[in-house]
Amino acid sequence: MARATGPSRSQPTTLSDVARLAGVSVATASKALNGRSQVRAETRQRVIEAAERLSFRPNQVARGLLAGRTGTVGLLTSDLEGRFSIPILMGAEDAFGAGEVAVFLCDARGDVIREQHHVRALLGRRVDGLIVVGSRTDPRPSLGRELPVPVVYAYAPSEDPEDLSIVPDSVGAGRIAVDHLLACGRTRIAHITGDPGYAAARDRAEGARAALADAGLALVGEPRFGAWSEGWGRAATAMLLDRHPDVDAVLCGSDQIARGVMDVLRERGHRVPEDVAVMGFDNWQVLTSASRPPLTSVDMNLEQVGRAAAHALFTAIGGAPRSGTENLPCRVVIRGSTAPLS
Amino acid sequence: MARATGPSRSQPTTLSDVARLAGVSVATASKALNGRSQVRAETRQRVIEAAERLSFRPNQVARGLLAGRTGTVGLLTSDLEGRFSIPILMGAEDAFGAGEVAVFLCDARGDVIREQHHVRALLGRRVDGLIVVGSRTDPRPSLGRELPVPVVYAYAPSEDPEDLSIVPDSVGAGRIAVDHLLACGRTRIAHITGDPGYAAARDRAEGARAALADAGLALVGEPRFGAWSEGWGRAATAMLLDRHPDVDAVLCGSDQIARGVMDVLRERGHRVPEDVAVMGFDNWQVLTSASRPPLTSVDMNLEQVGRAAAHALFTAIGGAPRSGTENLPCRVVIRGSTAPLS
DNA sequence: AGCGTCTCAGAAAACCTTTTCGGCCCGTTT
DNA sequence: AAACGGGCCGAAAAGGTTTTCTGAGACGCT
Repeated sequence: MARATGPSRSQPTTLSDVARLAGVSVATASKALNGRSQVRAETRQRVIEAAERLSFRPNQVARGLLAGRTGTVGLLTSDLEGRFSIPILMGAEDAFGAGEVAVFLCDARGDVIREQHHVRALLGRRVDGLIVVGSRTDPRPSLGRELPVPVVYAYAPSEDPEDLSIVPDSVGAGRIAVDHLLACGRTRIAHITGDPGYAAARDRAEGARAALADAGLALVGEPRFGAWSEGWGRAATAMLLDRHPDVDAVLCGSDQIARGVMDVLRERGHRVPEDVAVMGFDNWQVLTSASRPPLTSVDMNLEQVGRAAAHALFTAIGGAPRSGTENLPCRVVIRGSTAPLS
Repeated sequence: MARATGPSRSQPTTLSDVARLAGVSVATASKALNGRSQVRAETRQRVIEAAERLSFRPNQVARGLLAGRTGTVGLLTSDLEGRFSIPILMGAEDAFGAGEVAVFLCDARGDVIREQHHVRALLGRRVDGLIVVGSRTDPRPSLGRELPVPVVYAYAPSEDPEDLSIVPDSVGAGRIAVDHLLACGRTRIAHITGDPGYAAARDRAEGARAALADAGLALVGEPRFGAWSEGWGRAATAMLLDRHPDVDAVLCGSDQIARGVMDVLRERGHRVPEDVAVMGFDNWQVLTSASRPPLTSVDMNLEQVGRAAAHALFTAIGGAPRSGTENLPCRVVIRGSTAPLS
C-alpha cells in the first residue's frame, strides 16, 4: 500500500543516531546517558547534547527484552463498570505511575475463560506482576501458585491463603460505624443491609453486633438482610417502624439503602438526625452529598487498598513476597445525618 | 540477595527450549508454530507437541522489538473517577481485547504536565497509538501533530480539526429527547440543566430548542442553567412551578437534576408522569432505576464511543487516518417517568 | 627504558523472535 | 548422465539497548 498521507510517522531516533551525531560508539553513548562512570565528562556532555537535539527516548521494549524485566504490570479487573474497581484501580495506577511502571488494564467481565485468556496474554507480554481486583469482598479462586510472576489480590481475597490479598476490613467497618452511633448517644440501633450472599453484608453486620456487645447492647431486632437497593431500604424501614417505632438510629448496609431509609423516615415524620440517625456504607459521593441531610457514611479507603496492593506487588517483584490476607482500616465520614442526641 | 523463598519464578521457556526438545533449529520451530509453509507436517507436529509440553508462550516483547509494532496502545484519561471515562474505557478495552492488542492505562488527573509525562512514557514503550479520553465534551488542546503514532480523541474533541475526534452527538441528544416528549403529547416543556460553562449543557439546550422549533413550539421560559446537582434541580423546579404551573414536561440536563426535580414535583402534588413528564440525560443506572417512578433518560452510548475510537485508531495504525469530529447518535431509554398524555 | 596502573572508548555478546537466504537431498526431466 | 526443480531445514541477520571485556593511550615509578 502507498504511504498514507497523514503526519510524518518518522522512525523514532535510536541510540545509534545519537552515537553517530556525538561521534562515539553506541556503548559509550549508552554509558554516558545512564550515568555510568567509564566516560569522560566532556564526552558525556557531547552525548547528552546529541540526545537532546534528536529528542532521543530509549526504547523500553529493547531494554525490557535485555533486562528480563519490562517495568509493566497487569491489572485484571472483574467488572470495570462496578464502582468498587475504579478507586482501587486509581490507587494502583497512582502508586505505579509515580515510578517507572506502566499498567496493562484488562477487564475479564467476570468470566473465567476470559480471565485465563488475559492472564496468558499478559504473561506473553512478560509483565513483572499481576494485580487481581475483584468486584465483591467474597473470596475468589486463586490464579494458582505456578505463575512465573508475583500476584496480589485486591478487594476480593484469594481462596488460597498462600496468596497475598489486600482487602478493606469489613468487620472493622461495622464496628467503627456502631462506635460512631454510640458516641452520638444512640442506643436503639437497627441494621438494614443488603444481600446476605455477600460477605460484605455479613461481615459488617458481625462487626456491628460485636461493637454493640462490647457496650452491653444489642441490635433492635435482627439485622434485616435484603437487596442493595433504595427500594429495599424503603420497604425494610416501613416494617422496622411498625415493629420498633422507638428506634433512634439506623445503620444501613449501603448508601443506596440509606437513601431509601431516609425517604421513608421523612415521609413518616421522623426527623433525621434529631429523632433517628442514619448511616450508610461506601461513601458514594453522588448519593451521600445529594441526600437530605447529607449522609454520614463509612469509606472503605479503596484508593488506599489499590496503593497498598501496588506497593506489595512492587516489593514482591523485588523478591520479598508476603502472603495471607491483610485488612486495611476503613473510616467514618461524618455528615449531617448523624449528630449527638440533644 | 539470596533467592526468595516464594514460588518457583522459573524463567519462561523460550523458542530455543522448544527447538531443542523437538530436535530442530529455532528457525524451523518458529516456522512450525506460525504456520509457515516450509515445514514438513511431521516436523511441525513434533514442534507443536514440544511447545505444548513446555507450555511455551512466545515473548511478545521480542516480537515487538523485531516487528516495530508492539500491539499495544495507550489510553490516556483525564479523570478516572469520573463516570464518563469508564464506559468509554470499557468500550475501547472491549474492542481491543477481542484482538491481540493490550491497553496501557494512564490517568493524567487533568494535569497537563502529568499528561505530557505519560505521553512520553508511552512513546518510550513504543505504543502503536493513543486514545485520549476527556471528562467533558468541551474541546481540549491537541497533543500536537508531530507525534510518531496516530491519536484518537474520545468524548472530548481536540481543538485541532486535523485530529480525529469521536464524540456523542449532544445536539442530537437534545433533539431526540424533545422528540420523545412531543411524541408523548407534551407541549409545555421546560428545560432545567447544569453549568452553562459545559458544552454539553449548551448543546443539549440548543438541540431541544431546535426540535421544538421544528414542531412550531418553544420552551416554557428560558433554559434554566445552574449546577449539575439535585439541589439545583429542586430549587429550579420550585421557581418554575411558581411562574409556570401549567408545565407538562421537564427536560433535565442530567439524571441528578431530574431526581431533584421529581422530588419537588411530588412534594407539590404533581404526579409523574400523569401531570408532568420528566426526562434526564446520561442514563446513570443507580439514579434512573432507583427513582420513583424510574427515570426516562438519554443514553450517550459511551461504550460505543469507546469502541468506535478503538476501531478508528486501529484503521489509522493500518495507515488510513481520518480527521475531523465524528458525532455518534444517542438513544432514549424509556422508563416510567414519561408516558403519553391520557 | 621498561613496567605497572589508571582512565576512557569501543567491540561484541546477550536478550528472543522472525525472516531471508543458502544448501542439501531426492526425484524428475532433457 | 547431467541438469533442474522442489521440498525441507538451518545459519544468520535484524531489531535497540546494556554490560562485559579488551585495548589503547597516558602517566608515574623504578
